[in-house]
Amino acid sequence: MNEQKANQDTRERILDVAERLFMKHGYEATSMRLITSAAEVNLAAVNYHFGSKEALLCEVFRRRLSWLNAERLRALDLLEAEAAGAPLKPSLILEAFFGTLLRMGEDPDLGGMTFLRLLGRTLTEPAEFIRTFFAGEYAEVIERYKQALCRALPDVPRAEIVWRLHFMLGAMSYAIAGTDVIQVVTGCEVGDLAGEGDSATVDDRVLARRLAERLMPFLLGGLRAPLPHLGEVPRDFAENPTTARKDEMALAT
Amino acid sequence: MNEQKANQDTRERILDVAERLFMKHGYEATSMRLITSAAEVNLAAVNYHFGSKEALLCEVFRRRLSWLNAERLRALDLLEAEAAGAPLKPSLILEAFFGTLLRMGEDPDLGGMTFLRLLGRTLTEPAEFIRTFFAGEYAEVIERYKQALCRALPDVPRAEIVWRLHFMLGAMSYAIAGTDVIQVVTGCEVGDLAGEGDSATVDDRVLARRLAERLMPFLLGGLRAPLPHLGEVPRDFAENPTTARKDEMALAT
DNA sequence: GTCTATATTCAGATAGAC
DNA sequence: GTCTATCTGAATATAGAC
Repeated sequence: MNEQKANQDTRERILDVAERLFMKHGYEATSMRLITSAAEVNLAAVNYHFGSKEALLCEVFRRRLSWLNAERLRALDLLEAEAAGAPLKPSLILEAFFGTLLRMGEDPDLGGMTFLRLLGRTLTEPAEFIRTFFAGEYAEVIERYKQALCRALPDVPRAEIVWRLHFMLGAMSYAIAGTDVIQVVTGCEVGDLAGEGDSATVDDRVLARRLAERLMPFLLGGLRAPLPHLGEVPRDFAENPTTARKDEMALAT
Repeated sequence: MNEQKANQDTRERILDVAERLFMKHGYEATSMRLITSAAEVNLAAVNYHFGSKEALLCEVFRRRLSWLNAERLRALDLLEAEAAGAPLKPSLILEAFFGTLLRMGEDPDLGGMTFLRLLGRTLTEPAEFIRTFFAGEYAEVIERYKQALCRALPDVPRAEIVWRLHFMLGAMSYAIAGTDVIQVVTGCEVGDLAGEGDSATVDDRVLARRLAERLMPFLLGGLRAPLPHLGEVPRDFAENPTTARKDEMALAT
């Protein structure tokens, strides 16, 4: 093992360990000492290789997201080439965007469910540097997919597309983020959700596939739901906030 | 102002400030010093009134969630009484569960959007004490609503109901959590999303209503989407792990 | 109940030997 | 590149005066 190789090993080992610990404890609650001791490297190694804790987190994501978003663009390019100018089916767009992500969960070399859970949890972190970082990483791919969805659903206003893309990202992120522990809200373990008898035996790859099977129809159903009826905000709203308007919730059943 | 009153003021002021700062920076990144100085109380006041930082966070939530979940149970009781034994329409169940929450966003006395954003962000926090706390606070209401949804959708397996409830919670949490800053992923401000010309003028109450109008149709569309076709996990998927059970989801729409 | 002062621990980062 | 030792600051929590 030459020095170059040992260096690479150290860097990668830090990234792997940081990915897992940031997922498990969250960014703020994960100390450099915890990371370096778990990775069996010196405390100073993180600052040497990455410069700071913030930069380490960004590198953990960059390693995975550059692949993911390139793959998403490639998938969309392929669909559009096949369609030869026609609008794409929404289901194919969602498959390209969300399916590509969910398949990462099946491949440990791409981070597996550990990375997916980390991503789901970190997307809602309030820290400025994290939001800035994600904005840059996602800008191109989101813009391309928004355009594709607008073309696929010409009767749906662009603002509505953006809202629904947002809802879909949330459904996915939250579902992924909660797949490693007993669910705080639903009170079910993932083993129960996956229909397996023994939750301890649920493999991440099986889980990723089950999640994808369940999630994709849900997202498509939400994306294609009837448009909301948007009421004006009542003029007397401020004086009487609880007044319900008759059109407020005209939901199709 | 007697001592009792001043005491109450201090307690409430700490809770209000903590709610806002936990929302803005996250639990770990919000120090006691930041809270106490913003609330203009002494550093020791939090420990005197609440015992610890963890207990403070729990109290911030208990104050709101006890009202919310009682109201959710009341709304469901009312619907079931009106239905006189018949299954409820899914749209009414969602309105009772999510609508009740979203109306909190319109009422500053109930925490307004600040509390909703805090809730959305905190639901994905990995800290053990937070998950344990939420599990206790939500257990009863979730169980009741799961039962109501199972009765309302008798052809949908219970496991599928649980997954979809989970997806709906995620869509809502994530959408709410992201309503105060430029969206990292969609690249849109809430002003754009709300359809207002000037994002600075978007009032929280208007935003809460807009969000509800957009979210409810999406959730209902997802909930009522065709059931997924669940493939067997290929036999050679791994050596062995967890073979799919054929009775798990044998269901047509 | 409130305040000052402090105990105790731990954080991220770095200097400099090897 | 790696390691030891340490700097500097900040965190939660508490003791004890008032």
